[in-house]
Amino acid sequence: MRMAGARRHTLRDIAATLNLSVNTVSRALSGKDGIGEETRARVRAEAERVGYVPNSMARSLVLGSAMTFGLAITNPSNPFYAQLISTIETRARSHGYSLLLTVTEESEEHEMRAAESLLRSSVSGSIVVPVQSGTEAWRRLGSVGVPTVLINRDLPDLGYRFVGTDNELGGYRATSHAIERGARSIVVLEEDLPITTIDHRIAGFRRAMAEAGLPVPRGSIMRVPTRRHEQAALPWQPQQAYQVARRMLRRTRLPDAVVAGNDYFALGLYRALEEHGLKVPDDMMVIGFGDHPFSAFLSPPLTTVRLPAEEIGTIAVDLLLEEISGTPIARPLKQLIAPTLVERGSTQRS
Amino acid sequence: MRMAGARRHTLRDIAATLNLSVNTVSRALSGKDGIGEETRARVRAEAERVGYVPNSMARSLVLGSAMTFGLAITNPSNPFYAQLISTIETRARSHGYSLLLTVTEESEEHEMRAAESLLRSSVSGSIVVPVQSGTEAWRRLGSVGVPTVLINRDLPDLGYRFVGTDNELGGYRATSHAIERGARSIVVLEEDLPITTIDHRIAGFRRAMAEAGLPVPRGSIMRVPTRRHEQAALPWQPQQAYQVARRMLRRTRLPDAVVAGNDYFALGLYRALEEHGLKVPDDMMVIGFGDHPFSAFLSPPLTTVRLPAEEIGTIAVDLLLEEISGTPIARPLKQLIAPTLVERGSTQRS
DNA sequence: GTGAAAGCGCTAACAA
DNA sequence: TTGTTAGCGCTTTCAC
Repeated sequence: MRMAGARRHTLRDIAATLNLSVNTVSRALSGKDGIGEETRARVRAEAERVGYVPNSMARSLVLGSAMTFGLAITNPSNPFYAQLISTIETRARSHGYSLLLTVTEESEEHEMRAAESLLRSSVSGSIVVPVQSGTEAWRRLGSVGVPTVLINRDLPDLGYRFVGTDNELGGYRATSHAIERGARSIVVLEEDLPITTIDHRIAGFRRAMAEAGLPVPRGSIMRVPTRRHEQAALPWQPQQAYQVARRMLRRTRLPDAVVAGNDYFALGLYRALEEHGLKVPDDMMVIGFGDHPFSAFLSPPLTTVRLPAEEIGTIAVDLLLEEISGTPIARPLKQLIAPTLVERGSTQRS
Repeated sequence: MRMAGARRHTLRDIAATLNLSVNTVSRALSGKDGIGEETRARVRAEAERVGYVPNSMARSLVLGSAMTFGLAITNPSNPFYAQLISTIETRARSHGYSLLLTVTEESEEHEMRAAESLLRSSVSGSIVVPVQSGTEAWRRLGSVGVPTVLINRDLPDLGYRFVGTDNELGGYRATSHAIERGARSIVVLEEDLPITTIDHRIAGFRRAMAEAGLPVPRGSIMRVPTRRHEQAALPWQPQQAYQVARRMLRRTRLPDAVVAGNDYFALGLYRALEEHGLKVPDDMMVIGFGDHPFSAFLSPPLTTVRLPAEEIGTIAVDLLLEEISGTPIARPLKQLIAPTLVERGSTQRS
């Protein structure tokens, strides 16, 4: 590699060989008018010939914006975020924007650095999954005029635009579904992390139980110790959920259904149940969250709440685009997308 | 949002308020010597006070390099690539480099645009998973002196550095393992895509069979129709593999073992076998590829070939760093990392 | 329709 | 130790 640096051609090079001014070449290539058709053709031909590629740095410097969106994600190995990355990159690119990705690993320290990095890079806008409740990192971005939309987890204090899943509704639907299928006693298995998504799901669970007149005794909410900080490059691990589930199975009265915070937890639960000789769904129903690609193929197939990753990513990019173009935005400041329940075998009693 | 643009402070602002030259401020902040300790302190304090953030665009423009690595990935939703992204971003950042992510969606057209985008952005180096065998897109990058390392799939014609999995060895180990466990007749289930990784795995399979003196009759290699082009934002789907597996199960003589090209295919196979009333591993052994996070928790747990994502990502970044710093690189041009077989229940006959 | 000049914010010579 | 000058490659006035 390092091919003896065949230096990149610049506008000046083209101008020189064509005996034109840099300015003319610039305007010819950028499609502006006020230029002779013939000149334009000559410039284009020469640019093509030497393989001219504009220098974004220079362009950004003078324009003040880099035609780049920043994306701050906690963990790309979480399938939900992976799909978000994919959607956002594709949509951003289709509008001419590149994507600068920063991984925050659920650490507020990384988050600070990420925000600073995006600031340095003069991103035209940024899409952020905040780590937790800390607002400091992202406040700066907004205060220097970088349009910023939060996704998945809101930071209400900032007053930024937000697009996320209606987790309360998700929790409600999952729980109601279990109740409809005959569950009276339900346990929730959630990661032990102080973030709004989880709180909302639990709130939805409580609402469904209350509406059905069912009690929510102590121990109904079980927490799976988080390992995100140690294993930020990995998705959730079923292992911890498995262990928590085993603890649950030592109880004298077992629940009829378990609503898991994500499909990996459901997977850990499946094993614990199997080892315990319990059948899903006849002995216990299981509902997951996320509709991960494996879930439809588990045995039994997992009923789960599908999260609107694509929709969230698309809206986030569109919001940025609208804000940048100055279009008045009709959408609400906070936008919650309803997740859909995917009914499968794990709640289908025969 | 768009907080009435509190303009970012520049070196000049600081210089003005402190009655210094821009240059002095620059050197004070960048830690160069030849500057009075007191001056430096004053500059730092002022920078801190106004929340100075350097402008990367300007810096890159004069330096000629953006302290950014480009990463071209086919599909972030593939767990292997997701982990690669995570590893690469983290390691790059720890050395001060940002990550510009481009998603190529297994499309050569996207790939061309991605390459051009990285070129425009003056990335300091790039890490690329090539889509297929087309070399054109990435040749440019090298020819203008951007260090480029290919990962996962090589393009031998380019002569670039390459770090990937030793898929031949992976295929060999998976197959040998099945043979050791008593399999005589083995089928391989691979995606129908003309890429080297797949070819190599199949080659390893053949070698293992040959060494054991086992025949490889027609129909031993079954192809799962690819859907990557339609569903580039999704990981592999078990569905297609399931259908191919069902076709296989209509044969009069069934294989003793199936080696799947990835764990999702194995999952599709699990269902087909279950529906057919066949038990894993007693009726048929199954081996996957990738060691996806769900695989250890399937029933039975899936024996699979673990891919060295972290190692590949780390090495790729290190190669770039070494190349940029001009360090002579001791490593071979092409580096294959051995994958490890993770033995689990799906090949453990009782 | 085209060119000359200025400047985006920064760093790297070279002077003072 | 500090300031001056020049320039990275591009776009945007404003003359011609």
